[in-house]
Amino acid sequence: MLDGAEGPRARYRRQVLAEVRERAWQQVELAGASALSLKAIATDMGMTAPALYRYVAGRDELLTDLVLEAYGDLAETVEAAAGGSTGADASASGRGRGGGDGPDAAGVLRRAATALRDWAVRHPQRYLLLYGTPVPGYRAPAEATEFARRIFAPVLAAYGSSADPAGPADAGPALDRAVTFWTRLHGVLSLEVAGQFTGMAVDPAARYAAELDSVLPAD
Amino acid sequence: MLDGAEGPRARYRRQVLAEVRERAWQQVELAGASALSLKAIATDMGMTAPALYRYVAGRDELLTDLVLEAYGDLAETVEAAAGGSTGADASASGRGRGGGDGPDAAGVLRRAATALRDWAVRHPQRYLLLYGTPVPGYRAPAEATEFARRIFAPVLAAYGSSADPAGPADAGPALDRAVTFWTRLHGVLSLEVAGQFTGMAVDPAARYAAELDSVLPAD
DNA sequence: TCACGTTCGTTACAGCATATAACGCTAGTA
DNA sequence: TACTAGCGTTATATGCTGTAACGAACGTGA
Repeated sequence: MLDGAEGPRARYRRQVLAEVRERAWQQVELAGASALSLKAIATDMGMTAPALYRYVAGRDELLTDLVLEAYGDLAETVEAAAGGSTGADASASGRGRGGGDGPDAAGVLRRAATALRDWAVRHPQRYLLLYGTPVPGYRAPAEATEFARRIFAPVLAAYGSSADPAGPADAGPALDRAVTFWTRLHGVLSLEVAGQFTGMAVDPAARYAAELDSVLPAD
Repeated sequence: MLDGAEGPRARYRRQVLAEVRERAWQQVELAGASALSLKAIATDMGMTAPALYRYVAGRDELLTDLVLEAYGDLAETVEAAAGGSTGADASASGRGRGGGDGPDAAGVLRRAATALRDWAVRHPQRYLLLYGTPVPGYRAPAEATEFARRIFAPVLAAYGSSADPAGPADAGPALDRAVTFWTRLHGVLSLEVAGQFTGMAVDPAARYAAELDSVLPAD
């Protein structure tokens, strides 16, 4: 039991859990998070509903899992596009703090923005699950905020700020510029994936590109 | 029955309906749209659940009513702030089309933006009900899109476009500028009301004001 | 090879929600 | 005053979440 190889029991369990999550995503993408139904997933998989509770603690917990999975996916996507695992070691890198933008700040930002939009357009409900309407009382788990920080970190670094966006006052203009990067892109993207542009003679991709240009630092 | 004065029957009905909607709003603001429960409303009002079906066709229909009510409220708010019922008669006004901005375009936009944010901050879930995560399959009733058009119309007019945002190609740069006005403000506002700035040393009001300035036409 | 025990899926059931049907009361109305 | 439209009730069907208890199966270790 102590050897690294997993037995067939654990293997089977992982496969079932993966299928549960996959079908859960199908439901979310198809009809929104509120339509997520354990019973429907179970039926689709040829099981009865209570069987799923062997794999998932409950409906809300499954939804939280999906949120974390989405965060992780997006974080990896953005970090990969920005080039390497930026963010976690901003102070350890040569850049230091308060200084000018990195060698290729504009490139990093452009790649991150493109990756963000590609991801969001590919999975609209996934993007809305992270940045759309939250449940008022809901407290996101600590991992979620950590993921959110990781996603934002490359942007913050590219604008030459110290790593921590929670820092009280010294962040200053770099944080402001990074937040503006975020809000301008999110403004276009969220309205696009929410379908608010339908029937409006608006080209979302063009608007997104224009907003991106508006926040890129001069080379 | 044909006289204008409404009988006590109709009066009572209106009062009950108003209370239903008021309690529905309380639930939505408190726990989100997905938590809206006819049964809970009925119990709060001292009735049984089936009694509510005398007043509301069903849960989804009540939610649609709330959406329309929110649209109407926001439309009135923005129009009042922009000054008079702009939009409905843009071609009838002296401005015509394709021309320069109105006499006080910047003022109109500034007032509309301020009214928008005040309204959204006052009723976060109401704003998110209109511009947050939509249900994928849901087709908004025609009245909703009409309200959305009315809300957008003063902005479009201030940037000197012809009235119809659905017009295919001739809208051009005026529509682009109006959409940018919308996306930049919405970018800040939606992240703010969704609580994405919490713990982040970001001043939403300041960011909103800065974004507003960035899209105001030069005087 | 075999007995054991963990793991899994089942049925049964409690609770809560939406929604419909049918009944009876009450209060405007003619 | 008799009538009836409108309203709220109980009863019921349906579908979901979640728990409890049972039984089967399969990997594990002797």
